[in-house]
Amino acid sequence: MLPEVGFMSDASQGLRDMMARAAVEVSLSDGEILFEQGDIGDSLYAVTKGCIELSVLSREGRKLSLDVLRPGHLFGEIALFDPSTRTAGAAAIGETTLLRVANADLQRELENAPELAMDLVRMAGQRMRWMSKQLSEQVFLPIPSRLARKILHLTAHDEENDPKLDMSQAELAEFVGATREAVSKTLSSWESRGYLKKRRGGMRILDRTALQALASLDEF
Amino acid sequence: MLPEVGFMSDASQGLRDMMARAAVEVSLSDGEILFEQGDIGDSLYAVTKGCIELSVLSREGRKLSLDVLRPGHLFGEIALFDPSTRTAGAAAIGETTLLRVANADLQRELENAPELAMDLVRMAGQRMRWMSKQLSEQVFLPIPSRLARKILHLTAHDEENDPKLDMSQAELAEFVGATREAVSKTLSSWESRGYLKKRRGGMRILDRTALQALASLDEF
DNA sequence: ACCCAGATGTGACCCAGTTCACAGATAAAC
DNA sequence: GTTTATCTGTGAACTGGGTCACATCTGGGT
Repeated sequence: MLPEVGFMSDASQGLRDMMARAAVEVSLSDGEILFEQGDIGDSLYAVTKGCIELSVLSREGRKLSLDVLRPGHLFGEIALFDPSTRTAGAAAIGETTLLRVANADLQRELENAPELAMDLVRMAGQRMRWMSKQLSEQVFLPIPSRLARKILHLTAHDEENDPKLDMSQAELAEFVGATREAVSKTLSSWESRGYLKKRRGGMRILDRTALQALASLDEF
Repeated sequence: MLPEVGFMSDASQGLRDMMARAAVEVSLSDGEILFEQGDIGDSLYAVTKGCIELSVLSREGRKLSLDVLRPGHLFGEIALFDPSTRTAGAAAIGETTLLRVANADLQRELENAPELAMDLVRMAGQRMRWMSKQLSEQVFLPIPSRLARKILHLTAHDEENDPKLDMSQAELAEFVGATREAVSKTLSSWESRGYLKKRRGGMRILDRTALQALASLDEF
C-alpha cells in the first residue's frame, strides 16, 4: 500500500498522492484473472509488484495479447469515467499486487483536485495513441516485423545488460497475432544469424540493433 | 456557427453550449485535408455539414480508413488534453464545415465548468472502445465479415428507406483493409445472391438482414 | 531412474487474399 | 460523337501464414 513505487512518467505527483490516499491493495496469484473482457468495470489500477497481461479475445477463444504492465504502470483509466464493459481482459503473471481506486472514491477526490482529471485524460490519450499504433502495425506489418517489435518492447525495461525475455513461444505468438509454429520458425532463423539465443521458455537477445532493423523494415 | 446541429448522444448539453461559445467555424472543400497523421494537434472539432474521413496510413502509402464522421460527430478529443502528434489523418468528403475549439480556449472554459472534463473523457472512452473493437475485428475477422460490417456501419444513418452507399469499391477496400479486387469479387457474389445491387460508384442495399448474418459469422 | 506434460523443431499441405494483367463499362470533357 | 480517365470484372499465378502431423527435447514429479 506504499505510494513509493516508481510510477512512471504517466502519473503526476498529485495523482500519486491521490492513489496513496484512496487506493485499496489487491493481491493476485500467478495466472489469476483480475477482470475479463466484457466485464463491467469502474476502477483504476496501478501495478506495484509482479506483472499484468492485457489481452483481447475472439469468440472462438483466439487470444491477442496487447501488453504486459510492470510495476509503475496504470491501467483501467477509461472505465473510470465511463463505467462500461472492459475492452480487454487483465490477468496476473506471477505473484502480483495492485492498487485499486473505485470510481466513486475517485469522484470524491476529483472534487478537491479537479486538475487531476487532466492527468487522467492525458494518460487515456497516451493509451489511445498506443492502441492505434497497435492497430496499424497489425494491419500493415508482416509477422517478422511484428515479432521483432514485440520482443524489443517486452525487453525494453532492462535494455542494457544482457537483455532476455522469459516467455514461451506460444505466449509470444499470442502477442504478435500468429501461430506458435510461425514464431518458432522465425526465431530459429534469427538464432542462426546470431541475433539471439533461444532457451526453453525464453531467449537471450544478442543483437538488439539487428532486431531494430527488422522491426522497421516498413517503418510504418 | 449555429449550435443547433443535432449533436449525438456523445455530447452533453453543457458541452454543446461551450462549443457554441468558444468555437470557430472552419470550411473545407471536397478532398481537402484538415490534418495529417503525425501533425501536432491541439484542437477539438465537430462536424456541422458534410463528412470527414479519418484514416491511418503506412509509409508505403497504403491507407486504412477508419471511419466517416457526419454532422453531429466530434473528433480530436485526445489531442485536446495531450497535444501531440495526431494518430490519424482527417480529410473532407464533399463541402464540409466544422466547429473548432483550440486547447487554450477550452482550458479557459473548463476552469468555469470543470465537470465538462468528465464529458470529454467519457467521449474519449467511447472512442477508445471503438478503436479497440476495430483492432480485434481487423485481427480476427475474415474479409467478407469485415466488409459486411463496414457496409452496415456506413449506411447505418439512413437505415430505413432504401439504404444505399455511395463509395467506390476502391475506397471501400481501404476501409476493410483489403484490395479493390477482393471487394469486387465479394460484392459480385453478394449481388448474385440478391443482398444488394451494385452501381458505378456505389450500391443499393437490398437485404440488410443477410449482411448482418455475414457480419457476425464470428460474433467476435 | 522413469514417466509425462509442456515446450520446441520441421516438414507437407492448404487456402484466403494479394499481385498482375488485361478487358469491358460509364461518365464526364471536348 | 470521340476521347480520356475512372470505375469495374475476372482470371491466373503466387505467397504468407495457418493447419496438421509428427518427432524431439527438457524439466519436474514420485
